[in-house]
Amino acid sequence: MNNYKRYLVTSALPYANGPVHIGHLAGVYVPADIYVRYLRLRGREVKFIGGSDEHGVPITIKARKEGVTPQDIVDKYHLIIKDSFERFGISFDIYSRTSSKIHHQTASDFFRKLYDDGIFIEKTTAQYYDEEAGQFLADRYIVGTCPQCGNENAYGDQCEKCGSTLSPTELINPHSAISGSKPVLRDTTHWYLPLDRYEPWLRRWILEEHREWKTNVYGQCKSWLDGGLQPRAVSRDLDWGVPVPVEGAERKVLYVWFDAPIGYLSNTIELLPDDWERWWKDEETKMVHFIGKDNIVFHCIMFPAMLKAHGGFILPDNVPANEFLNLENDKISTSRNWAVWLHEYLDEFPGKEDVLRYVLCANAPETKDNDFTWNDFQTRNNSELVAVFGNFVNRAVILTHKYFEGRVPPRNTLTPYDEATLNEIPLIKQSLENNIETYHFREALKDAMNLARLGNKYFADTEPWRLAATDRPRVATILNIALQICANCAIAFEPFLPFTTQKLRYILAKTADSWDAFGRTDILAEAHRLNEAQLLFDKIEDDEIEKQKAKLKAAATPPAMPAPAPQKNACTYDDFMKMDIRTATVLEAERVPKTDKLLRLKIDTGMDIRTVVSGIAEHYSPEDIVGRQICLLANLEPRKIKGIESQGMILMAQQADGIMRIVRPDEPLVNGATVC
RNA sequence: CGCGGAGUAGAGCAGUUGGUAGCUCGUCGGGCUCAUAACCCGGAGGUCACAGGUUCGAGUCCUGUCUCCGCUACCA
Repeated sequence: MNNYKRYLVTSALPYANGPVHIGHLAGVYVPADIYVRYLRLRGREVKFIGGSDEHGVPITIKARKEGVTPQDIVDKYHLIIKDSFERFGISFDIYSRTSSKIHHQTASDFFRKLYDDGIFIEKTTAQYYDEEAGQFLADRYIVGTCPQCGNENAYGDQCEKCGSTLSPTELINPHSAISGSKPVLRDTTHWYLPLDRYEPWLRRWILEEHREWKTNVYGQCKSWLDGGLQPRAVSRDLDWGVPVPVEGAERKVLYVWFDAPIGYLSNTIELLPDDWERWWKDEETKMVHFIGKDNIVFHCIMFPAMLKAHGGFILPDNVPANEFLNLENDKISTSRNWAVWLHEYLDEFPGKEDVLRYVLCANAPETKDNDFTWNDFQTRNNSELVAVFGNFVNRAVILTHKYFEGRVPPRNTLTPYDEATLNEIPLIKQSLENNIETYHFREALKDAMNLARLGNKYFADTEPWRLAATDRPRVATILNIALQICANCAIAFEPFLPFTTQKLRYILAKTADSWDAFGRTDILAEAHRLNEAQLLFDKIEDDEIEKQKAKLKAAATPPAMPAPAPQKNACTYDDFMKMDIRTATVLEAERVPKTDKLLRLKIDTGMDIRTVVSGIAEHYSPEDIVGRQICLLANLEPRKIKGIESQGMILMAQQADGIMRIVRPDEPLVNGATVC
């Protein structure tokens, strides 16, 4: 198929500030593991590299919140993650961590090489510094008032209300999201990777030489390249991470996105201290990065540019990024605890590793976001694994024990139908291979299932149980063929369901076959003795599923209420007295067409009846609000909103999470009473 | 706002270069009884998000619109 001699497969380094959940698995680890298990079975030389990503700002914040050190946080989660991967059968050749000595050394050397070669641009800029917390603030951790729309909760990089892109210095009244204090500007120096310099090369490499990449990956890269690349800072002011190996760069570390992908390299070095270069420098090595859609740009643009700048390294041949998996129709969220955690699943469903592997592969978000539901999990287990695969094997083995004392019966004359059935096997193999090599794991798994379906159909059509009394030789032939299909299943399913195929091999009383045996119809020798039948899968009952659903709901925490907006700058009594605030009553209300948030209200102010357009449709429906008394800022300059003149503004109270309620007098008053 | 991805039977998904819309599950009917009420066959069910356009012919190509997701805290 190609000239590659060996495969270096990496999977995204999970961020060590929480355990691994089904979204990570479906997006990255299950497909990567299927791929490497397949390659190993085919006898290819392959290394599967994983590890925890343990640096970055969020870990320091979590540590601060919990009153522990960042090291405590990453130690805790690294162990949980590593252990759960192992129990789940993710077959890493190494699972290390970016806080390791080797990684610090490797990342440091990598940076230093680029530094010494004069690749970086050095820039000094003024950035906000939180004196209370004693650290510089990432854009995202600065909150203030948006200069465009007046939203008081805009972030330093963007206002989520009006969508405008900001820089922290544009914010009015900025404050730190960490300590709440007012940050000060300080000069700081950073190193930038001039991505723009690699743009022509990246264009050719991706857009021309890798047209086969998945559409989501290719499209995203194209859009970045068409938009023009900018130099990107590769260092941060922080004291958690790999120190910048330059004199005078105290309290500066490598940016996590510079640091993390080098983890693939350091972990390879840790695994193969004397032999790693073959895997990273030889053109005959095929490197594949399994990731989720959120880090396409880092793996397709930034890391390749880093490798190119460094020189001497191979580049990824493919980056099969998956989309996201939702859970019960809602996006998976660590902070809201809306997730199925791997370590908990393993505890609660012992012996069912493969069921989860199956479901996550069969429903993997390969082309678009997909949904995991517990009902679907149950159905796939009961109607596919149990009913199709497990049942077929069970039928074949039980019949063999019943009619032939558990020995593989001889194969006699084949009918055309027998031949046709046997001829299907190599076709299935071919399709499965094509699908795996092109990263279509969902289809590949379907191919494997078709093998079991083929077996069930063969039984239904040949009905050996009817011939038992009359035609023993024919029954022998049928069962021989059925058992050969079972033996083929043991190979075909190996990359997907390794625990199950091990069990199946035990039942068939045989050792593992290589991929080459797949397709053969004489894997089990005549008179070979089988072990007792044993179910490959058990049904999952409704109450177990209900338990999980209830657990999810109970564990989900509502999003934490953000801190109230900080106090605004002082104003004078006169400022306040300029405002004419009155009680008034809503007479009519209707939605403004083609808007989401606007209501058009007719209001009795006691002085007149006027029209006000108010952005409260997400909180109040027209029926809710008609007849209610409200407070109105009456002397606000009239303004046209969506072509309607709005004469005043209704007073609302808004929580930090966005919920709004009407402000009104404790007891109803006449319309037109003044608020003072 | 911008850019990328996605929208196809009740559910979950395929549809390669335009050429009779498919698969799994569910559902309905039939068959079988070796098997974990499992298996096999058949039927019903789709305006391919919406509106235009190109073409002999459009799920597929073009234009516009809508919705969801990502790029953008947590995060694959």
